[in-house]
This record gives sequence, C-alpha cells and structure tokens, in this order.
Amino acid sequence: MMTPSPTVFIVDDDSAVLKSLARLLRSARLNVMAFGSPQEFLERHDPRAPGCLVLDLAMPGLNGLELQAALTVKGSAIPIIFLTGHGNIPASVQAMKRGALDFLTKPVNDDDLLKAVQVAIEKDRIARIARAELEDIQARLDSLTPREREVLTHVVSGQLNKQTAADLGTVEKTIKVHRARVMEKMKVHSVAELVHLAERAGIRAA
Amino acid sequence: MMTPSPTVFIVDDDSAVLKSLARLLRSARLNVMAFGSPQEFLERHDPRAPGCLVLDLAMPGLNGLELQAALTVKGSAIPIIFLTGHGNIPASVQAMKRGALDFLTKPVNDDDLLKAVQVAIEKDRIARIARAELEDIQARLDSLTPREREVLTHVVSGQLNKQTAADLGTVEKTIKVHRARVMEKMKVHSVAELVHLAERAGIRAA
DNA sequence: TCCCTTATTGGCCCAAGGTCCAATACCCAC
DNA sequence: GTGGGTATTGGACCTTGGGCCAATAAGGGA
Repeated sequence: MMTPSPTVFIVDDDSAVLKSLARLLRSARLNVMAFGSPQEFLERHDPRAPGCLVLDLAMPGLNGLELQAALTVKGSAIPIIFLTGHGNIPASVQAMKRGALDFLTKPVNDDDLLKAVQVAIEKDRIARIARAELEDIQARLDSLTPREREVLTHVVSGQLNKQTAADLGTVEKTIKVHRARVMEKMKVHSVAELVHLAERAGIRAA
Repeated sequence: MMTPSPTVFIVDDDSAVLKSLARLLRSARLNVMAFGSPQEFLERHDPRAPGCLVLDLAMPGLNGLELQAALTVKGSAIPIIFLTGHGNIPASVQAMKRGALDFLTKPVNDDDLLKAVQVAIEKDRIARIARAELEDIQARLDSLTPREREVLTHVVSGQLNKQTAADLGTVEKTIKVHRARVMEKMKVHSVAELVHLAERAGIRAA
C-alpha cells in the first residue's frame, strides 16, 4: 500500500494570490490544489489525503478561523498555515491556540512559506503514521466482545484471573478462556505488549 | 505536605503598569509578586513555586521572548501570559509556538487577563501533579542497579525470564531474583503496573 | 427450526512466575 | 582486610497462566 505523495491545499478568495502561491509551491516541486472559497474546500477535501493547508484568514462566507473550526469538527487533522494581509494579534493567537501550525503575514517571504510548508508536511506525515497505528489498535479492540473488553481492562490493571473472576461474578477458568481470546484478537503474546496497546488506545484500569 | 497557594508573577519595566496589574490581580484575591526587570525575575524566581507569569514583551535588556527562552533552558515550565503594547503578529506567533499560554495586548481587558490567569494557574497545577508523579517514578528508577535496569527493559518488552537470561548471558534463576528486586524497588505488584510506570517514564523495549 | 456467536465451565497437564532458604564471588571504600 | 553493595546460582515449593479437548446454555438471525 503506497502512501500518495503529499499535497499543499491553498484556500484564498483572491485568485491572483492563489495563482502566485500555487506557482511558488509548484516550483518547489510540491503537489498543489487551489480553492477559491472555503466552502469549496470543505466540501471537496478528503481528510485521508496527506499534506497541509495554506489558508487565507479574511474571506467572504467562512473566514479562516471558522474553516479551521469546521475542519476540527469534521475530524480532519490537517496542519494549517494561516496567511493574512490584515490580521491582528488576537486572531493569530486564537489560530495558534486552536492548533494552527503557523501564522504568516502577506506579503509573505517565499522562504518562510516554503519552510512552514515543509514542517507542516512532515508533521502531517508523522501524525498519519501515529493515527494509522491507533486505528489498527482500535480495530482490534472493536473485534472484542463486551465480556472480553471487561476482562481486558482487568488484565491491564494487573488483576489476577481469580480477582477478575470474583469481580465479574464467574470462575477463574472462564476468565482464562476470555483472556486467551483477548490475547489472540489483539495479536499480542505477552501482558506487557497488551498493556502497551491498551495504553495507546487510552484504556484505563478497571 | 501542603502545596503553597499559587502566585502570579508579573514582569514589566513600567512601574505604573506593574502597580496597576498587581492591584487588579490582588483584588481578585490572587497572590502577586511584581518584578521591574526580567533579570531580577530570572535570578530570584524559584521554579518550584506554583503559579504563572504575566510578562511584558518589550523590555530593556532581556525582552519577553528571551526571558521565555531562558526559563525554558533553566527547566522552568511556568505558564506564561504575554502582555504587550506594541507587539506584532510574528512575535505573538513565536511566543505561542514556544509554548506561551496566551498573548494579550495593552490596554488589556481586565476580565481577559483574569481569565487567562485562571487558566494558567489551573494548567500549572495539573502539570505540577503530573511532574511530581514523574519525578516519583524517576526516583524509583534511579534506585535500580544497572543490571536491574536491563532486566526491567526486558520485562516491559514482554520477554520471558529464560529469554532475558539468554540475552544477558546468565540463567533464569538469576533473572528471577533481579526481577523480584525490580518489582520491589518500583513498588508494583504486577507486570501491568510496571509497564504503566515504564511507559510514563519513557522506557522503551529492549 | 437450525446455525452461529457469546458466555460459561470442567479436567488435565505443563510452563512460567514468585518466594523461601542459603551460598559464592567481585569490587570498592573505610 | 573487613564490610557492604552488587551479581550470581542452587534447591524446594507453591501459585498463576496457558494450551487442549469437550460440553452446556442463552439469544439472535437465516
């Protein structure tokens, strides 16, 4: 399974700026997709596509911060670089607080933008790897039956089988069976590995 | 052991501003310590003191960003709220990137500042709890002998005693002894708990 | 109604971990 | 050189965990 090469998405309502930015980024051998309105981007963007977003702050309809919020709600974690001609400090602080990667002012220095884009793409790459791992773990967790999940939480909190049995109102033998199935479905061969996975998936003690 | 109540540290070279800020914060029943220069704060500040820092950006000598960097180097993790009269977007973005909690502009709205301070103090409180826990774990790790640390890494990566023995060029019996000592010194009663601690302390598999 | 999943339990046996006991060897510091 | 910390090993014994085979029972869906 080949990861598609990253794309820089640009959203700006000024078509001259859009073209100029696209040219600059393409000249740096980057894939570019340009959007003239935030709505258009919001509708057509595939969250699975790797890359980053270069976003104008002041636009008709949705402004940049609103698009950022909409993307967050939608579950997209694409790194955002803001670009603005008439920004102010509160807006930049807001954007950064909400997780923007950078906030640049127009006219933007070419090198500054390219560097920010490089950082964003790399950050996205790393985040995607982590996310894929998490989804993998989550898929395994989802394959567990409710009872198996209960047993899992007891195991990762270090309980003995007999204690778990008492807590769940059954006998040790039953717990052993569930436990074996948990290990199998989670694809691990030791309690240590199981705890590692549970930790990453945010599963807390029983 | 009682945690001292949090203090708001203020650093500003304008004594009128300093007094006005101190009055505002004290009226909100907060402990306040005011400093007229960044150097003075840097020298006299105790990183163990809970609270947050309200920092002017433009000051003679060290400016706010430099003081922020100096504190980072010094290992202080105190939350910083910047306050500036003539700030610009790049400075605010820099500050936020380096971990500032907020970046407000003068004249500051009283409520905005108080809210930011509340958030900062709470964040500091949470961070301190986490840090204390980490230090506690680290202290236990430090009490391990080199050999015990080796055994620990094998245990948390899920190795069997016999495998560990083979890796370390000794026999299973010896590993059992080391392992028992590790459990004792780390104050845990199960492998699961041990993995939890190791994970938090950043110990990776063997 | 029959099949599948889920949850349950039993017996048997072996492997692995944990806990006592005790003992040897090395190195460093007082 | 004597004492303490560290690393090592042995034996005996008990507890836990895990694998294998078999079986029952409830609930849902084809």
